[in-house]
Order: sequence, then structure tokens, then C-alpha cells
Amino acid sequence: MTRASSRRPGPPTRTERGIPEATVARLPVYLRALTALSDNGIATASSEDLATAAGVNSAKLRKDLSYLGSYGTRGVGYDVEYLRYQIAREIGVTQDWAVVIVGIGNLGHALANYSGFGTRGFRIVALLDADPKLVGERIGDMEVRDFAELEDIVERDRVSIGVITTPAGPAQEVCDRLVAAGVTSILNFAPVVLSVPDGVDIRKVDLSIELQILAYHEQRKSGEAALPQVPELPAMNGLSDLPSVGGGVGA
Amino acid sequence: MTRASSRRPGPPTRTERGIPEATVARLPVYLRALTALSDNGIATASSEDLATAAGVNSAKLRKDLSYLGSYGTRGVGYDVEYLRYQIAREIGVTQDWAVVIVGIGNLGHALANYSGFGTRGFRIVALLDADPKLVGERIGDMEVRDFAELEDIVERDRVSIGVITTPAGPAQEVCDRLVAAGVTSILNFAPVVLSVPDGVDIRKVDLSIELQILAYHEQRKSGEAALPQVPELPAMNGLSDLPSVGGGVGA
DNA sequence: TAGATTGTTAATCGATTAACAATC
DNA sequence: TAGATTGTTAATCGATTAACAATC
Repeated sequence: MTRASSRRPGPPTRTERGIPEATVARLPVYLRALTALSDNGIATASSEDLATAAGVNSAKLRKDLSYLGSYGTRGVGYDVEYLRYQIAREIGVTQDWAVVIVGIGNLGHALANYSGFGTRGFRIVALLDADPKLVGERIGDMEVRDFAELEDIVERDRVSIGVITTPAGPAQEVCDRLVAAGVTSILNFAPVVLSVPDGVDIRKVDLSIELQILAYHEQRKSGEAALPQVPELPAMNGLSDLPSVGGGVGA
Repeated sequence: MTRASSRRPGPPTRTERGIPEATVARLPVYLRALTALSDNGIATASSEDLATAAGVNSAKLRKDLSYLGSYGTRGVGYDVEYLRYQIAREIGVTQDWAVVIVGIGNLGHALANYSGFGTRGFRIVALLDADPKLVGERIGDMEVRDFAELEDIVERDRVSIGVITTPAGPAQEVCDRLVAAGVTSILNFAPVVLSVPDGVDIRKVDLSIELQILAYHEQRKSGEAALPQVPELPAMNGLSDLPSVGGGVGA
């Protein structure tokens, strides 16, 4: 969330279009919950219903929704379709955003094939890789194109979002090229801290960080109730001869 | 972060092993930064150096490290190797955690092949899928095994962490099975809110949510400086006949 | 000793939550 | 009107940040 913050002082008024970051991060969760309710033919839902579906408490949900406006009816609840549309509009997924994926290794492949690319709202316009061996390969109904075409594609298709699925090494360079080409939002899967200029948003998805956070809590559980995960058998701990899962992401 | 909170009142004393969640989430980032410095042969680093490498400000970094103890030297900085070990120990990655991956579709495949599985600290002990067509398939040096073997594997290998890479549909059922088998930490890639009992930690990685958060900010940029991403050509907006990237994750 | 840098304090900011008045 | 549920207030909690005394 490297966002150039340009906020005036004073309390955030609703009309000032200043929705707290924590709320913004939950809007997509509410959107998904509403879509699920809608698919189940449910026309109206209380904040309690919605909160349950979204996995938050109802006070938080009501507070979050209050930043968007007053879309509920006291004593009744929320109209599922109406609220869904309002949230989709607020997030900006009533229009389609053009996306490029750079780095067609295992992960890039997986993302390229990922059907529910955000329940619409996004459109992959190109899969790019610098490796000539990959260029031309078909994935689903797309073809991998040369990374050198980036600038043309970004301009032609008005691409504003780039997804980086390269290894750590080339990620910063790829990032710089994306930014120079005009991309202003980046989703980074490479395990590096990328630096971008003000005005460019960057978000990071990092498997090993997530696992490490789980490990931290896991370590502290062992004593409490369940059995420890640290094996009592000395030979098993850390010295495993199981291979460390080779491969490499390979862009 | 559905963690059974069992905190006594009062300010968090350093010795009370109560590191703030926000700090815990950054420790892996510091660990990675230290590893990079170490790989570059740097033996000592100031909080400023480290903060730059980790992409945070130095005040935050020092505050974070202060929860672990006093591992720096005033006027000098931090010994890279020493601090790296201390953080690794605090996180719990000086030991190996056994991990199972459930759902060997595109994403499961990608994760199974992912080499740097957290710069060590984790060991994939099984790839599981309920689809008989997948069972037996080799991925790297592992073989996909039947999901029915879950309980045996968890017990035998003392698995505490499960990664769910199934589609949304079966995810809750898979989750329940993991929990019943004794898994107490779950990393969920399926686009659903999973419910777990107290004492089980769950973290979620969600591509489409990340993209939607970017879209929200992107939408609000358009007016400001750069060109709008909403095409001026009416025919291009939302009505694209480009296929919505079909496929399905398929467990 | 002078310069550098940590570890900690205290102020500030933002997020969460419970409670309830407004109102359907 | 009585019951239900929203939208908002206010209290609380946790996270960030700047500043600086401690100390190498």
C-alpha cells in the first residue's frame, strides 16, 4: 500500500470519498458474500446475516457500509441485489480493468488459467515472458507474448494493472518497466520488496510470509493444549533427507 | 486470524511473549531482508539499512525488534547473522514444519513446484487430491496421494499446517477434515470464508480480493493525474467479447 | 571525548466494538 | 403500535511515528 497520501486534516466526512483502508479491504469480501446470497435466491439480508456470510461481526459490517451511504432499511435489512451493485460500483468492478501477467512460470500459468478472475471486473489482455522458449505457447485461449511488447500492449489496451509472477531476481526491473509503460497498480507475487514511485499502488502476495506467520502462532500453541509438533524423535527434526521440493519458478 | 485470544489485561510486557500481530506479520519480511544482506556479505546493518531493505521506516523496525529483546548495539547497529537467527527462532523456522497441500489443480501444482518454500522451515510431506485421475501423478519428486490418506499422513508426519488449493465448493469440507485430523494452522487459497474452531489459525490468500483493492484505488486515481483507464471508446468498455479466461481450478 | 545509533517514551492516528437512538 | 434492525456515537484498543535519552 505505497499510496501517495493526499489527505487534508480533519475527521473523514462520508462525502469526502475517504473510505478507511481496512474497510476497503473488506468490501470485496462483502461483495462475494452478497453474490453467494444472490445465487441462493436470497433477496434480503440483515447485517447479521451478511456479517455471518462474510466472517465478520455485524457492528463492523454496518460501520463499513455506512461509509458508502445508507443502503439498508431499518427494521428490514439490505436488498441483496441493490447492495451488491452499490459495492461493486464503489470498488470499481462494474467496469472491466485490463490486466497483464508478467512471468509465465508455474504460478503465472496457474493465474492465467484461473477462471473466476475476480467474478468479473478484470480482463487478462496479455501473458508476457522474456523467455523465447515460452513465447508463443498457448494457455487456455491466450498466447504467451514477448515481454518486449509490453509498452505497446499497455498503451493499446489501456492496461492499468500488472501482475508480477517472475522470480525475485528480475521483479524490480519488470516493475520499473510496467511503471514506465503507464501501469499504476501492481500485484506482486515475487518474494521481494519492490519500490515504486508515488501514485503507484502495490500489493504483495507472499506464500512463505503467510506460512511463517502461521508457524509463529503454531510454535506458541504447542505447549498449551494440543500435542507439540516438534517431534520427540531426535532424528526427525530438521535433519530430514526429504528433498526440499526442487524446481524453481522459472520465468 | 481466528485465534482464541487468551490475553490477561495490562500493558504487554516484553517477557510476556505478547508480540503484536502487526509486528509478527513483519518479522518474516525482516528475516528475508537479513538473509539478502547476509548473502551479500554484509555483516552489520543499522536500523536504517535494514528498514530500507525491508521497505518500512526505521522507527517501526526498531519498535518491532524491541519486542524480541535488545539484539542491537547502540552506535553500531545489528549483527546480521545474529539478528537473523534470533528472528528465525522467534518465528519458529529454525525447526521444520510439516505441510500438506490439498487440491492439486493449477495452483496446487504451482505451489508443489515452488522451490523457495519459505527459505526453509517448511517441508511438504504430501500432495493430496480426491480425484482418482490425479492420484499417482508425479510432481517434482512427489506423488499425488489420495485425500483419504489424510488422517494417516497427518498423524505419521505430525503435520500441523495445511494448505487448501481446492475450488470454493469442497473447501469447507476439506478444512473440516484437516482440523479433525489434527491440523491447527490453515492457509486457504479457496475463495470462501472458512470457519474453524477456536485454537485453529487460518490465513487467506485471495487473488481476486487483492485485485479488487487495487481497482478501488485505481478508480479514484483516474481523475487526478494520469489518463483514465475507462476507455473513451464506448464499444470497448465492459462489452468486450474477449473470453473471460476459462478453465476452472479443478481439484 | 564526539559521533552514531539503539531502545523506549509519549503523542497521534486509525480500527474495532458495544450500545442505542432513529426509524422502518 | 410493537418488533426488528439500521446507522451513528463514543469508548476502547492497537498500531504508527517522532523524538530523544541511554549508551556504545
